[in-house]
Amino acid sequence: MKRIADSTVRRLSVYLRFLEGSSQRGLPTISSEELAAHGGTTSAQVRKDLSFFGSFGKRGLGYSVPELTSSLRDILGLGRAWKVAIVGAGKIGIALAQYDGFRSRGFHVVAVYDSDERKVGTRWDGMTVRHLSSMAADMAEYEPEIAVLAVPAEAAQEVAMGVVDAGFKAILNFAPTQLHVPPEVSVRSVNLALELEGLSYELSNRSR
Amino acid sequence: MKRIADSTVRRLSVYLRFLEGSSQRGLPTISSEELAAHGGTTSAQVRKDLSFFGSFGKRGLGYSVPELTSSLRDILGLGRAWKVAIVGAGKIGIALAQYDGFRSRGFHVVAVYDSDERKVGTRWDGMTVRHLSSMAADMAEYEPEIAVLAVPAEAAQEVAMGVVDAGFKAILNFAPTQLHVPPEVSVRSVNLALELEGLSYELSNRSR
DNA sequence: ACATGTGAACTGCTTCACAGCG
DNA sequence: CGCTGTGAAGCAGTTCACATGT
Repeated sequence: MKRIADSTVRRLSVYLRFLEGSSQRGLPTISSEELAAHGGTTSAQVRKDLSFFGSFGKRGLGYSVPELTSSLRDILGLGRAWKVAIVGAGKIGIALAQYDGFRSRGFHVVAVYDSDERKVGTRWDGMTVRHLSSMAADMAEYEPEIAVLAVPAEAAQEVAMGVVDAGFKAILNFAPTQLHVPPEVSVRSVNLALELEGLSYELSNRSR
Repeated sequence: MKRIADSTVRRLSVYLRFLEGSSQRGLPTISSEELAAHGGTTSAQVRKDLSFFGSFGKRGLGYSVPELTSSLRDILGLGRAWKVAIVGAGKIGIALAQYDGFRSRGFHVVAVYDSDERKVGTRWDGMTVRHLSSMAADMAEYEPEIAVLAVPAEAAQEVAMGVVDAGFKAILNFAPTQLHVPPEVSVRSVNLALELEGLSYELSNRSR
């Protein structure tokens, strides 16, 4: 299969989210134009994005909402639930462990880890924080696939290597560091300070 | 000034973060090659990124760490502190309000808002949650510049409009929705579910 | 008549490669 | 001689425009 641009995959997620909302409103079909208006893009872009994966629409009509919803879920690999382990039981880690937006979209938090003995054993949302050293042994039991890293920047690279060694093939990194991992491991980073700095740049250069 | 690509601004943030770390290790200069290795890019990219803003290096030598650090801070508008208001005192909002990574990089949380009366008045980290309706009146007192939206998806667009009306010119949006705001308002979005779906897509298509 | 699907044109970011300067 | 700074080339993602199917 041809390599799909990151930007395309992101937009597919946006389309899907909107479709899941509009199907509740009972509309039978939707045009690329409508999808574009809500996703902040153009109709040509919508059609091109979808065309990488097949022909989902009917000419003159648009796309069947239930069919396209289902196709997008398939494309994005959301036809199944994914098991997530949170690594780092600090403020951000705990907030993520309790965040409903994960579970409701099929991402189930199955374990929370920390290396701080004082945090190990504390309970959050029915889950007990476990020590990082038990992660490798836990893999067989929980079979998590995605590791969410919410650890300090200084520890992030080392923790990432441990997570890769344990067998995770995907990492969502919240530490403000560039992670270096083997190519077979997928990484997405959410860097809050970096986003704020982007806004700072734009505010400072409003004049253009 | 010429329009600078988003990707360039992001990389500048990454370079800056690394420089702030390496200056503590006392290295006097750094080459584009070293900067690239840590930032996950190429030396040509580093030089091109910097060239949009001037000539900061010395041929044959590299870049002076303190000088480049200072220049990058200037470019990104970090020569001053920014005042941030958190809107939404749910789990994510509270975690963000307490997050040290903001303050330590010059982003000061000066107020937390919510529309839920039960949350109004509660205290976190020395700050009292205020009712959303008092935001416009508070602007004169606090003069916040950046609004961080941590509200449910259904409320996000409406809250965003209120924030724009109050006079904010920059929004960091954590709600999983595409916000529609006037062009003079800068928006960055952090969509956690979308990032996880990106990983889901990659895990499902590892074969390529 | 209408909206999709798609090759072709275009735009803009990235990479190359080398002249220029310390 | 080494490393920057930068036009030029290359490439990837977006937009255009129209043939095609309903």
